[in-house]
Amino acid sequence: MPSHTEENYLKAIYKLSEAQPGVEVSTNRIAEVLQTRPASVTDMLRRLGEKGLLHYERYRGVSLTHDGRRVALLTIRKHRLWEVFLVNKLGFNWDEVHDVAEEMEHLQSPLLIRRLDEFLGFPQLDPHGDPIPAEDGAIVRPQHRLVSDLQPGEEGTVMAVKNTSVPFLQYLDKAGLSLGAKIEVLDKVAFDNSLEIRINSNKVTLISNEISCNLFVAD
Amino acid sequence: MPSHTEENYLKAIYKLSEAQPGVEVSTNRIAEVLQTRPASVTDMLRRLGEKGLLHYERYRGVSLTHDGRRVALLTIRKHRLWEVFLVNKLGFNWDEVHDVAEEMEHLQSPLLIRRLDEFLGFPQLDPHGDPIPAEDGAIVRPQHRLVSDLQPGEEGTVMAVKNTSVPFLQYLDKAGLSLGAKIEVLDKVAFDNSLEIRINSNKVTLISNEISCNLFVAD
DNA sequence: TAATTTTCCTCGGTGTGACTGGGCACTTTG
DNA sequence: CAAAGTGCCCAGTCACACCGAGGAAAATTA
Repeated sequence: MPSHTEENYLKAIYKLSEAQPGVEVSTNRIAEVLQTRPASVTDMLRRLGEKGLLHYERYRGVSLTHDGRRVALLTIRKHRLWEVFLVNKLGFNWDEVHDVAEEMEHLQSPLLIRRLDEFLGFPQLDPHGDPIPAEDGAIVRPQHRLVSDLQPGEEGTVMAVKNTSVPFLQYLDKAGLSLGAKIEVLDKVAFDNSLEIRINSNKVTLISNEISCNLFVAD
Repeated sequence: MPSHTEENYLKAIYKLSEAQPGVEVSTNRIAEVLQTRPASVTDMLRRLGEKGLLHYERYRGVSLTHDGRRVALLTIRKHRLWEVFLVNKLGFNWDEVHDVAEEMEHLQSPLLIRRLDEFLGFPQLDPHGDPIPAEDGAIVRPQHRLVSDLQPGEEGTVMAVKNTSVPFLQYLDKAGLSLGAKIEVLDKVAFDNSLEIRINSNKVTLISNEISCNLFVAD
């Protein structure tokens, strides 16, 4: 049974390796996302390596073993199911759930998670549009594009967010850019890559590159 | 923010002091119910005393401060609300919930608990018939009697259980003695205090003193 | 009240989990 | 190949929880 911290490390490593497939996950990157020191990371990597949860060879970056990947995906599964619960059942907003789910994802009862999944109607996506891994770790990789990759004339429907920070989500709410919103790219400012978009065939707004790099759409 | 272990100690102390009001809670009793050694208890009592959660004077037993009582009651509140959730929403049996709730009671978000309470319809009792403390720590002391205190000729409705162990609850299920069952005491065996009872005006059974000491009824 | 028993405090110490600064080894890059 | 950057290792810290042993205090009994 992995500790909370171990689950967090494995989750972070999984997410980093997904973010840039092929590129090995570095100690410094892990330290950065987990807000800790490289020395602490080395320490934990050694332990996780000994437990057979990842392949750790010094100076060689790191990759999850089958078991490590399972733990990471199970943790993500728990996190996202609890997020669905918080939003759909308890009436939380999508910008309020992250921290609470961060705590709930460490509950260990498998039966609890199975029953929760059933209670929620076996949801496929969490409130931010991210796919929920199955019990066996299977996860569907969504076919999304970043809004920042759209060219003028293209359009799409908002399907997911890359960033789940409170300010970003609140901005989206205010701008009318929640999941399901339709976006048409009207123009792109070459200087800073900001985009002029029409939302839901209605309001026209300018969004920064910072925003469009964190928003996914599909056709 | 109290640690899991601190919450468990405070809860145990609260329950012990409720079980025998007036009698001071002893180090040995605490060690017993928490399955640990007196030396460990002394250690923790000192720490909890320093934090202002209980009055600790050596050799003098122990009593909770206002703050300590609040933490204990809040922990019990969380435990019981999650038990209701598990039974009413996720379809757990009343004998399956204790361990899971033991883990969930340590979740710290106050907002979560408030929303959960609302979602459950502000329940007053948990699945074992125990009252759920309010957010401010108010708790209604139920007007129950132990079945073991009934005399032949008396009757009552099963309202709560004192023991929540799996074997006990499963026995009750099998015997038809779930909450709400009607009990008439027909006879009492003087030798071992076992009782002959009629359940729901129907089946007649013999129950041991061990059982009747853990079952509450009301008129 | 004295003797005995019980309780439980104190002390010193253990183990685990997680984190860290500093020095040095290794890799990468120019 | 040298410099720069990265990451490892060591030794140590800190917090938390636990525990055995021995003796002090309190309770009980004689």
